Amino acid sequence: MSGAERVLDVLATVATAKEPLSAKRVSELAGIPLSSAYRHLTSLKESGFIVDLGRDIGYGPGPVCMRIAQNFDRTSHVLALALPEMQRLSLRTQESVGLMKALGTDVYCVEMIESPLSLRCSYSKGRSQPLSRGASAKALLAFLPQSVQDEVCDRLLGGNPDERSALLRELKAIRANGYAESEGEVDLGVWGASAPIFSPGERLEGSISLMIPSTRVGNRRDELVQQTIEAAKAISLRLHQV
Amino acid sequence: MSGAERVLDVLATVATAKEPLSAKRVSELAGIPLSSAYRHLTSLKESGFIVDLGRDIGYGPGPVCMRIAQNFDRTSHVLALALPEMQRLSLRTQESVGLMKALGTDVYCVEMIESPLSLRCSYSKGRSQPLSRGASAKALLAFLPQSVQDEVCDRLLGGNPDERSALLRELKAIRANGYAESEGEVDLGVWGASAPIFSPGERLEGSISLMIPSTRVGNRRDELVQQTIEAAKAISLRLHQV
DNA sequence: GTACTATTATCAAAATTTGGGAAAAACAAG
DNA sequence: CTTGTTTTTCCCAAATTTTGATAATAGTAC
Repeated sequence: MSGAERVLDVLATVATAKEPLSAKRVSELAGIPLSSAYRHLTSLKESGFIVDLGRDIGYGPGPVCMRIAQNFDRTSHVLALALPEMQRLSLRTQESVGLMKALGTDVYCVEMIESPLSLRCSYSKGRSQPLSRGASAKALLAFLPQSVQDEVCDRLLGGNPDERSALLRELKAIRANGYAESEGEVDLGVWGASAPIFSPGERLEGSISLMIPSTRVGNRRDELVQQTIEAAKAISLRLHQV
Repeated sequence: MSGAERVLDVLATVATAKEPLSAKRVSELAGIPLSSAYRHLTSLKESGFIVDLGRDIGYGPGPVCMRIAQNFDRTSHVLALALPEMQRLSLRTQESVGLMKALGTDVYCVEMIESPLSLRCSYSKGRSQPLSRGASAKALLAFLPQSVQDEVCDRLLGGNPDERSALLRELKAIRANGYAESEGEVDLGVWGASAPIFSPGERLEGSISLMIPSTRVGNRRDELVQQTIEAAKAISLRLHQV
């Protein structure tokens, strides 16, 4: 629809590739003529987004990408503060704990401490899920601006009005309770609890999620929820103290 | 010279900002009209590079940026393997140890373990230096393709033929010895030793650098160099085992 | 409602991208 | 040094896009 931002395509291609890419390979992957590929690669090189690693090697992420990565670690500033609490929660519960972050209409798993006990789960470090299903998603969505909630309803629920109002009601409850809970919404037989993390200024930074096979929850439910909330609150507190 | 790739400017602006930026602020920072800023932001949003955090908040890094960051952590895959060895080296020597990476014509400090003892040094995590001066730079440059070496000579040495041949001779020695050593080239009164790290296929991944005030080197020199080389070799070995 | 800010739409001139193919440069091997 | 191969730059006119001032619209707070 919009004017083909092909430079961005090329950038994404090179900067997310597992290894340096030759100009020829870029032109194939991005589906553009070789001469155009060269032109774009030159642009990206000049603005520092990518780097020419030399003949027979190819192009790779450049200094600007490093700055972006480094900046993304504002998340990892949160991560640094979150890790000890995640460890503690995982130790107390003997279960898997994740640090989640909302990005657009997705939830991203920034970090994950895997329980020694088995768990078949769609989340792992770096993986993402739609923002509409599961405790982790809803714990975030509930505190996101209306506009995002609307977008999620439209894009992921297909705008179904019943589902929409049900979700909004649920989100309201989550705001009131301060946590979200789900069972089998993302993975069959997996129970989850998640609580939001806020930085100063009430900005939502992410959420802490506990993920457990439903069979292992039993009468620990209240305790697990409580401990998850405590962990999230402790992280928020640390964020406020810095 | 080239057609102004302003989308890239906008991307760099948003993706490296410490906090979400409003469209207005982007137009100011990038020095472009507001209407153009909106157009570019929309493009970037549609390709997933940035995300609209909602009214009154602004635009921030998006999913693609996260992928880029995550991918850059192929470096941090190296980092994960390097950290223990860095710790060990820092402990043995009681000095500061850095993990360096070459990017274009610069050396970047990916990670830095600071010695408890004082050291005034231009390197710290995330900072960069030109690829032409200092042990860290030369330990990398020596194993980089000719084209990069040429570029460094032209860009940073101004093409002076004497300096050029001196540098090339020095690089040859470094290749032969397997390490680089310098004194006062980057910071006055700071001595450094650096050895390259290779991944399978002899690809240069980075280097390990030891940085010490010259006054603290004394007769430890040989030992320090040896230990630095050992650390770098140990990391390369780990990389080959994975 | 009004006042205000944020965002999208419009549109014709101006600038830039596009891509196929030629030419040149870089490099390896004989 | 010469040849063969690959990589990279150059060229240029047609086609497409970008540009940005301004106007219209949407959303919010009072």
